[in-house]
Amino acid sequence: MTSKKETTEEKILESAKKIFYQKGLKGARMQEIADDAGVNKAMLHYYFRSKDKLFDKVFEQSVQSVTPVLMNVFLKETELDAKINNLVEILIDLFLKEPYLSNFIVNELSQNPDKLYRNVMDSEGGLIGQIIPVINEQLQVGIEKGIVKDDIKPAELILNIMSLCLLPIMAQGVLQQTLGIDDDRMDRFMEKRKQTVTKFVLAAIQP
Amino acid sequence: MTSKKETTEEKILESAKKIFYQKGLKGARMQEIADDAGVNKAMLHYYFRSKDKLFDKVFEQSVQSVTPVLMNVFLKETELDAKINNLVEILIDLFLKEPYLSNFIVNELSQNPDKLYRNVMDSEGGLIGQIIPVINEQLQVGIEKGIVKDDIKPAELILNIMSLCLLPIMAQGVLQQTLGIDDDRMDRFMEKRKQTVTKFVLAAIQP
DNA sequence: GTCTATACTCTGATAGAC
DNA sequence: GTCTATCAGAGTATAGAC
Repeated sequence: MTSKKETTEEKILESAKKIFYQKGLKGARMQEIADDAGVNKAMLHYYFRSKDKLFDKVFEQSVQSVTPVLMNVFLKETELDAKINNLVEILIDLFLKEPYLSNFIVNELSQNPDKLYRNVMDSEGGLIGQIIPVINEQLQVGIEKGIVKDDIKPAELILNIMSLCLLPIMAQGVLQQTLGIDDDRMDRFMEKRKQTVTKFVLAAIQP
Repeated sequence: MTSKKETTEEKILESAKKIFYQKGLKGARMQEIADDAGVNKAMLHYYFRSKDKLFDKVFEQSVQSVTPVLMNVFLKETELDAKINNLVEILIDLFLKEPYLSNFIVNELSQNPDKLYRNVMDSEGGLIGQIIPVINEQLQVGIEKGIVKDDIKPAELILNIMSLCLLPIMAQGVLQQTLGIDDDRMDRFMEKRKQTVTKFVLAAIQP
């Protein structure tokens, strides 16, 4: 019901997202995006003016689609271990559903640091600024209860969790080749990984 | 003594490496590489025929510079905890010294899986093929001694260590912006991270 | 081996009819 | 809003003199 009612603008944006994710700003071709969207190349310029502007739009949308979901996990009132499990599952699901998104964010942001500022930091005091205190408090409680090591830093914990979840997705291609497994087994591997990563992290922070 | 005796070919290769690392295959410009090397643009084609061939050469060298160092760590006869510490230090040093190398490997390999095969897997039975059994054996010994959990899989352990070491380097730009720290503090952060990651991993695999 | 000049291709962008 | 045709610029590649 929804698929046919898409406007041209939406179709372009969707295809642009797809192509930019795969090939980056420089690698993507306007013609390819147009073909994928089934519209004329001139339409891209009609709606978005230039390649750069189209790219910016895609980028902005990507960041905005991820931020609230993550924010939600962090700010939800759950115990630390449930929260970690939750975060791991969301991260893997979120970025696995949109392959290249993590690559895209990491790569394009490295080259245009200013874009990060506009999109991530600006949202009411910053994503990180809001999250760190919350995690900090939970860790503190955990330490007092004696279920968390006393030298665990919240920023590092989050960084470690993100690393464990995202790098395997970013390097999925390499990984599959290296281990010699197909898409199906990869999916199952990632599904299982939600548990192994959670266990790994929980074991690591236990005193 | 070494810097002036460089041949033109070497200078080009060095500059190409630098520019390709930063901008990728599509983003890099032959003119920029030539300028950086201080030679004429035509020289690039004289020595390497085409942009693609030059890129291939850079890529091949990169992989070959990393492989033996890692192999060495894995195959050296040390205890498991020392080996993990060793691996973490080498990974961080190696990839921190050459920013963009990890990005470069992960990105370009995702798009050209065939290149991986030629460069990484081919080296006498494959990097991974040789490493897994060695780690497996060490884990087995650790399990029997009761100092390692019995559900730790070697491939996952390596993947986790690599994730913890590489993602922060790949996302260094984003990370610095997000945490609001300068290059100096970042260096110290990474230096400290060698210990925290080692501790994190060792704690995670402990029963 | 190195340089200059140039050919050729690709692609982002626009003008203008409908 | 959409399409065709076309331009302008950038960038890779090569020919040919030295």
